[in-house]
Amino acid sequence: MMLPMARAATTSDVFNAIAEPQRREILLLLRAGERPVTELAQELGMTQPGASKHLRVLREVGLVRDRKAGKQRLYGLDARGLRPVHEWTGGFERFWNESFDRLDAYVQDLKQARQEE
Amino acid sequence: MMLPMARAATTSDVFNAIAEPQRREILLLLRAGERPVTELAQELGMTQPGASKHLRVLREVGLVRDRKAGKQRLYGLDARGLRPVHEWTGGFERFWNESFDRLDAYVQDLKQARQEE
DNA sequence: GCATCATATGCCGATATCGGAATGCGTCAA
DNA sequence: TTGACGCATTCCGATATCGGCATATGATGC
Repeated sequence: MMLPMARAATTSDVFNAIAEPQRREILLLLRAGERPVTELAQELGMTQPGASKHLRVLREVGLVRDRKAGKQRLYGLDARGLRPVHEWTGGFERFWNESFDRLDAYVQDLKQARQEE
Repeated sequence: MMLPMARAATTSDVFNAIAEPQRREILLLLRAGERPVTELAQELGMTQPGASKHLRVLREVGLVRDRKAGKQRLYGLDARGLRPVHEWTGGFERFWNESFDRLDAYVQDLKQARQEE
């Protein structure tokens, strides 16, 4: 028997990990340097467990690393995992430049179709 | 009363739309030019309804556009929506270059800490 | 030890997601 | 008109996801 499958686990894929807006916010903040969990939660207006859970996902895909500092745990950025995403989207760069005329023609078609309604 | 919210709808966000591996495959294929649904489904080894559903998501975030061609419906790439993703990840470029020494230092710390156990 | 602060984890409910299968709808050709 | 083709939509079941809340774990200091 074949059981149905759902979406791939977020923890296995960087694309999925950064699909969450709050996780993207965390990564942006961490560009300024390491931060403890509570500080992140406070600055982003989320609860401490919420921040911890997002950080766990980010850690599992390797986008952040953590370091014990006394009573606290400092999270820091490891942006290397973002490079494949950058390169993947970069593979489309010539398409979002090259195709302006084709797109313009398409937009004209839309306008015309709308007037004919 | 406050009802809980789940993940943001995939149709509202390009990041979410490209979180799906099969949707990324579709986009890659469309770089070679417009294709009808059945051809996409066949080349990617998925069912026709499966392809249609993924194409619908991609259309709703604006990454593909469709055009009627007789009995068929041709899907074409509109890569402009990928540009924000490229730029967002690009904002981390200096971190996946610059931080090699910091990462080295971090690895050294780990080794040292391990020896002190 | 005990209290306290910082963080992680577990459980829950609501919803989103994905694949499969069946079916609906539109278009073309005979 | 009827059939065949191409594609979209719908329903379904299993699972993933996210937020909130309570609670466990862990480290520090007294």
